[in-house]
Amino acid sequence: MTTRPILSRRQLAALDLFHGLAAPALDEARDLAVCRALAGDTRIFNQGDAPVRAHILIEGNVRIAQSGSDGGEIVVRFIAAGEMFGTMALFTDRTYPADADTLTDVVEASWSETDLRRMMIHHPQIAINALQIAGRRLQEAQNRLRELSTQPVERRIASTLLRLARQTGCSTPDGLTIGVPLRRKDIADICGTTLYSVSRVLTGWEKHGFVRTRDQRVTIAGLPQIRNIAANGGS
Amino acid sequence: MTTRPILSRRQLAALDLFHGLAAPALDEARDLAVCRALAGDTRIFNQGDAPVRAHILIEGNVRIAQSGSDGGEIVVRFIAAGEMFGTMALFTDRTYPADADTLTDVVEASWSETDLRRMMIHHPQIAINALQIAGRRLQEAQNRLRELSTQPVERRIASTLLRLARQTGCSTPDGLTIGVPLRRKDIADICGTTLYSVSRVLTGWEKHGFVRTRDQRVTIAGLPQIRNIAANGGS
DNA sequence: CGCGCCCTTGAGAGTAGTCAAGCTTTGTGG
DNA sequence: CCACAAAGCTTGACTACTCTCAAGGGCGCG
Repeated sequence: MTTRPILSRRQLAALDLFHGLAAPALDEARDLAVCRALAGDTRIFNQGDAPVRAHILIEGNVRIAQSGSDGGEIVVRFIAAGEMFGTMALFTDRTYPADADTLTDVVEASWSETDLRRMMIHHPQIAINALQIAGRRLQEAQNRLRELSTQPVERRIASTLLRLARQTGCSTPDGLTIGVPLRRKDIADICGTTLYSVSRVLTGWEKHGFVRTRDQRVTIAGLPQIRNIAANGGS
Repeated sequence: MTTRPILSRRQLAALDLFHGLAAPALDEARDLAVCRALAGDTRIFNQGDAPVRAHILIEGNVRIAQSGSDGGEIVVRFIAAGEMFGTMALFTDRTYPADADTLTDVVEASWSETDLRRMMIHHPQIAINALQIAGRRLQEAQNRLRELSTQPVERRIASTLLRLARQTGCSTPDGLTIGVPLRRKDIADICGTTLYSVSRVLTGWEKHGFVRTRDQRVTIAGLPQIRNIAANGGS
């Protein structure tokens, strides 16, 4: 599991974090990267762990979940191939603020704090790219906050599925399939409800033919209907 | 209202965004800044406006609020002196994602997108500082998400007041006073509830002597009790 | 076959939202 | 200086959404 796939310059250039960089910078990133392959259902890091490294997922899916001092737990984000994770903590806490678990077999690359900081100083574009990513996630978090404050459960579930579909979806004969394996509990933890409510809503939709679940894969068959629910609550 | 207070190098050096910069960089920032004084209760920018500028609040208080396509509205954040705002949008949308209103008379400085980007390229530390700020806000947003998903209203209100006290509070004979004028509706919009629920909870606390409200200024008299409610729900 | 995991379904309870009305404070103009 | 209007706050009654708890079904795996 700790084989070392080699990253190519081209692979790095395709990542948002390294977008727009010249060849020497990419080579530097490649040479400093630690690259690992991990099995599914493995813990990558724990909330509270130090030291923090900057991670990028090359292949597979990862779930980032945060559990509070109370029992409460939320899924912060699902990470798809090409996304960075665990990286913002470098600049704040210096301990990971959440747990990261693999959902599938994955390949990930990571950099030490000092290496990343050095690269950012030498190639400020990296820092600016990171800023863009952080900005997008901040907006996403704020949208989730607004949804959570103002919208009923059914609508939030619809919005969540659409967001996941946009992030990881791929078209199939049956419709748009979300690329991440999702248990009811996962969906509940993303959109701030319980697995019971998710189950009720989803079986309702399934009866109408809007969605289908098979083996933890959710397929959106009635995109317009789901969009309508997300936008108007289905009225 | 568009007098031009001059920023000193020392003032700039005290800001998180420019922390750790050498004198020439600070001078560059000073020379490119547009600095304005504005009256209380004024709109600084509207959600959707372009072009986006990077703002820093020098003096006073600002409320950042986002209203969704539905009627829903949340207060994203209260900005205190020294904090940046409206800046992350430079790297994502290029339109402001929220409204900004002054709550008091304020002085703010701002930079154009091109100027800020140029400064970041020349002085990567600025980008790294921005990254740190973004990281903190992202974590804060995630904490709010968790609270909103898992905690009852009373507890969220307690957490919110504590957060605001930490951010803007100052000690007074009566206790810890929050430095931002807060209407019931503002509190409700921060912690995802209604002004009615806030009113009930706050008058309850006021009867027990935990808090006091006077002229939209909230004072926490019983810090331990409020902390207890935030942590255990008051049990 | 039995165990574990995930999902569904039902019944009941409670938190918090909605609506409506009245009160307090602040500021303004006669 | 008073009166009135506007804005903000409190309170009560009612409603309902969604959580909780409990039980049972399907599926895969040892």
